[in-house]
Amino acid sequence: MFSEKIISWYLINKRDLPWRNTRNPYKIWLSEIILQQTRVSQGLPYYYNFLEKYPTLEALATAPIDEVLRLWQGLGYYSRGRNLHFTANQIVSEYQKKFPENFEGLKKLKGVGNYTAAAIASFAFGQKVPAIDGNALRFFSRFGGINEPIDDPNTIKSIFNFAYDLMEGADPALFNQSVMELGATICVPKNPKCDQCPVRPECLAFSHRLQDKLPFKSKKIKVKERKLDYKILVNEDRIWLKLREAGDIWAGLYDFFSRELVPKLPVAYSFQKKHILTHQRLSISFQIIILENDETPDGGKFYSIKEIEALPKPIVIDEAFKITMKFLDQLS
DNA sequence: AATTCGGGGAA
DNA sequence: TTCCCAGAATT
Repeated sequence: MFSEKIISWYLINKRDLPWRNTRNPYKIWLSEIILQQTRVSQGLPYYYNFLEKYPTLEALATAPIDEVLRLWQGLGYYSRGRNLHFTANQIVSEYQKKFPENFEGLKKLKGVGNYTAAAIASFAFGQKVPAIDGNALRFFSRFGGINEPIDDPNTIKSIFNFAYDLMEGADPALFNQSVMELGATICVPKNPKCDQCPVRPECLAFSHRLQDKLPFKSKKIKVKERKLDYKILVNEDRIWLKLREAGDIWAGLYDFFSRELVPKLPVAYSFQKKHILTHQRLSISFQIIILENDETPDGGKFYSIKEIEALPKPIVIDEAFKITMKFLDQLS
């Protein structure tokens, strides 16, 4: 039987990951939010940091949002951090500190969608519901020989139903973990390791030699070219920063000055950076400009190096900040 | 249904 | 370079 095969493979070959050794819904929820669109290796240190700083749901709920976001710094998709904090507070104040114990209830939480609700419901509460993440989608697309684009909601639904049928009689948590682990380590996007796969004999993609054709998407990711032009305004050892507005990349993060300067002032140092993101390719020019007065145009203000290092929120392009620091060091 | 949220690693 | 990662929310 499929579920028995894949679960016995999992029990022998699984990675030892901290959130797999608990049924504490808080710890599982925390790990799932951190891991959304994030590799295990990238999220792991954040998971430890958060758990150390906030061992309980109440500790997280009580913390200032700025502190939470600062702990989130560098992980990206910062709305996850904001939702994390919001939901912790909501569960404390409206849910009597208890997570909903089923898929439908969990889905009502901010930042918890289909996958995350299914993951928590199965891992923490043993509910029979397939957790279809990117790994599972790829695995089932191949295993079932599903010749439909996996970025189509209808395909995702049919894969969900396909997985649900295969779960029959299995431990839901083990089943979901097994599928994701197989997708993450064996049924990988490129050059899948079919020779190590426990269910290769039943895999339709393998028998039809479609391992390298499945899954596929109907749409291609569009990458927008974008140029940004920053003036890094410096006054003695201080740098001008301003919080970015909502509605664009890096909303709510600290940003350098980015308007035309009138009158034009001499450029002390300049450098370029390319920043490759999923949907944008940013070409950024930085010009360090030394100001004699400390006027604070446009709502921002000058921050000392120490203040910047203790900033309550992340700063955009951390590398540019470091280059500026070096420049300031050489000045003095 | 399409777009928008980041950052990093693998091929 | 392109693709993808234990996706979700908004438009």
